[in-house]
Amino acid sequence: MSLESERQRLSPFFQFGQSVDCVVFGFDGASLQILVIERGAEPFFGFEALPGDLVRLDEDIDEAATRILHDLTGLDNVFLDQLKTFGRVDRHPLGRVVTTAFYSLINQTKYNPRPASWAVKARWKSLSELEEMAFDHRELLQTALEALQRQVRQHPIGFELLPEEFTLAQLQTLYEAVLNTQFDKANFRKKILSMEVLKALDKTQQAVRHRPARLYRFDTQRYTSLAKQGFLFEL
Amino acid sequence: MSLESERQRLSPFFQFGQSVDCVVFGFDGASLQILVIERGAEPFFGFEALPGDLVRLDEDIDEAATRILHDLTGLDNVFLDQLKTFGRVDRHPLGRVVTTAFYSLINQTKYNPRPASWAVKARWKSLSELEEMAFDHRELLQTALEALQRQVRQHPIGFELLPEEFTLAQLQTLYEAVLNTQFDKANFRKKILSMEVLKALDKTQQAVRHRPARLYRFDTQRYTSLAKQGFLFEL
DNA sequence: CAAAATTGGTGTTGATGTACCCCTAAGGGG
DNA sequence: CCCCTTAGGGGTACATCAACACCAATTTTG
Repeated sequence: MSLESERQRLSPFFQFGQSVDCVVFGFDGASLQILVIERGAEPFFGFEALPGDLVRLDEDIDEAATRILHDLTGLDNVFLDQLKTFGRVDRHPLGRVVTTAFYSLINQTKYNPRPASWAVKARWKSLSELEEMAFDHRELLQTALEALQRQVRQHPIGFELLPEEFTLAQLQTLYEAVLNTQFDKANFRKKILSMEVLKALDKTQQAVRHRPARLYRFDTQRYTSLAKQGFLFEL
Repeated sequence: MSLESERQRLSPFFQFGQSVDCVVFGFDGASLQILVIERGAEPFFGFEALPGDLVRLDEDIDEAATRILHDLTGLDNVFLDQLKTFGRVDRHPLGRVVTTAFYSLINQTKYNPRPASWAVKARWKSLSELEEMAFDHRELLQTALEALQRQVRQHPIGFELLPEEFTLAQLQTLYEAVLNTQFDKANFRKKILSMEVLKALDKTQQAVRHRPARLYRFDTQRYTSLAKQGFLFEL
């Protein structure tokens, strides 16, 4: 069996469409939010959907995810991780489209939603505000949330959602919002500080109506060097 | 824009092939093994590869994974979980094929490899024995191993690899092989027994030249009822 | 200017988990 | 019968973690 005859034999199988959908999480200081667009094309015209697009034949899937996220937000170098692939036969009305979901964490203070050509508008919504969504995007979202909750406990990705300089209270509030639980203030501080991955700054909050808190910054270098020695970020 | 015009516009994108590859783990009592086949078709004729196949246009991806695993092993109802999707442009010589990797844990004592039409033969190999593999299968394998190590600590999936009745020492050896570490015997026993998910049997090992150990069985019912109450299996 | 309100930040203690040591039980081989 | 091997488990010292009480600093209020 030659390569060419195999190509012939298998050609009827090459009729899949491949898309990428991004679940983009943000944090407004109090609750977790998701970036949604309103679809400007059929199918599901006018419905809310996750930002996504078809993958071109000449681009890697990971590249496509980066491109789509860039087209939507204008941001580069953001946290972006593959989540899961959804491949039910009937999940797309236009044909057999398999989608790979990615999730992303971005710093809301740096970002202003910019609608792209295929979207009427992009906006932040908190989980509770979300209603019906296009395709199986509701399911993607649920899966993404569970993945985020798992990941945020074992990798220092929560910092992606905060401004570069933040207080320990803000960090705790973020974790509480993502995981939907409460932490003891004293223990949370002790734990996070004992990891020695935060750099304490000689600055405090401004314009707050109470004692200003010290600001910290995540020390990426320190973390990567610790990680190489087998250190595990946890909780 | 009507549905039909959208279908026209997007049709050039529908030229992807979609495949599924399975990383099947087994345990021979001492070390972790992987099921590999020797390819009987181009490309990569004669190379070792993970069992996999193209997905048909009329089947879900999950269904395809179950089908392919069944065709290979003859087993149904085995643990099977989606891992990750690999979509580099040049990963397949015959065209643009995106593959979704699954991983599976099976009880080696129940299973005898059976070659299927597209495979010359299927056999178990330990990690260290593996040499060059077809496509990007080496990368899939590495990803699967990392996923297994993560999963086995937080979900009671290790039992899938053991006979139904096993001793605590066998269980410990399994965990040590998967995680590539050592556990303290006394503490391991205390921990696993304190979870109360093992049913102690009134049986012991046979034909061993030392004091025979008691046999245990994983209590699925008990675990699911505990899990509903928020119990987390850990380590 | 003092008291109240609010949030930042710390110390203490009891429970839980882990490393390590050692003793006894039960089988087979010489 | 003694010796070897592995099963099974008790007990202690020490590290880690979670609950809770408490003090400190800064702004607002009267």
